[in-house]
Amino acid sequence: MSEPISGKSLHGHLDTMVLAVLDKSEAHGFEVWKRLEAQAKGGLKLKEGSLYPALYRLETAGLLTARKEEDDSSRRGPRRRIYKITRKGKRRLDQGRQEWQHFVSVVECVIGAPA
Amino acid sequence: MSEPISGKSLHGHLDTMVLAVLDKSEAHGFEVWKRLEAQAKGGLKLKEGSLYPALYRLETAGLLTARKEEDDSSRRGPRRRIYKITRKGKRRLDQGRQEWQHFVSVVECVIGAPA
DNA sequence: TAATCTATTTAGTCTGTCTAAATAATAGCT
DNA sequence: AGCTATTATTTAGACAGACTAAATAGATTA
Repeated sequence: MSEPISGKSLHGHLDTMVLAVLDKSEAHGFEVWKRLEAQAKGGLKLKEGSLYPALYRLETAGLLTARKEEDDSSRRGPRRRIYKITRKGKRRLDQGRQEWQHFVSVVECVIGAPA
Repeated sequence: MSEPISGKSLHGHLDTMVLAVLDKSEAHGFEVWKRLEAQAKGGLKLKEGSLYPALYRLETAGLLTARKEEDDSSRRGPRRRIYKITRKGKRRLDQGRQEWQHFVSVVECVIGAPA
């Protein structure tokens, strides 16, 4: 098996991935992280130091909104921030998916497409 | 049409692309650049400030060797540096191709594979 | 001689991911 | 009460790689 994806190769595609998981339903940061790990079937190793800045970046860009979760005394830890994709975020997701496909086709022109 | 690829999305994949074009035959930097542009069919906009540092990086990593071109007074400009892929570079290219495919499959797990 | 073409080099910036640790708040145990 | 484990977020600082932009080089052509 290959190494999990991380680092430089993710550059610029993480935002689209985050938007994609939040497009299914709203979620707090830690759950976004778990969804990413789960959907990538162990192929992804993402650090908090990458995810939370990405969420912040998307929020300030108006692609996500965030609200504090209402108090739930059946769970531990600090109040979670629930992120929800905006209409602008959905448009950006579409665009990101197109860019992704374009990116893949261009790189494969050069390095040689898989069989 | 999509925008040409540049910037962050290239991160970490440029090295593999450069190795791929040099795997066909040796070439000087400017020709590497032209081959990349040609093979990407206009889908790539690469700057000298990205290519030459990449060549330097690959050379110091032992993936390429470089030699000064012999004098050819039928052309203008300074002596060109001819780059040639090494055995180590070829191995790295294979590895880069595998990493690329893994990367693509992981990202598509998350953002939704194309049809 | 100036302009143009081919080619390379390099100084400095920016962005995004990383490492690493601190902080928050509660549950469950002794 | 105090300790530890769990869940979750935040943040400081390092680092890599692509960027902008311009300087430099040498030969040809006008």
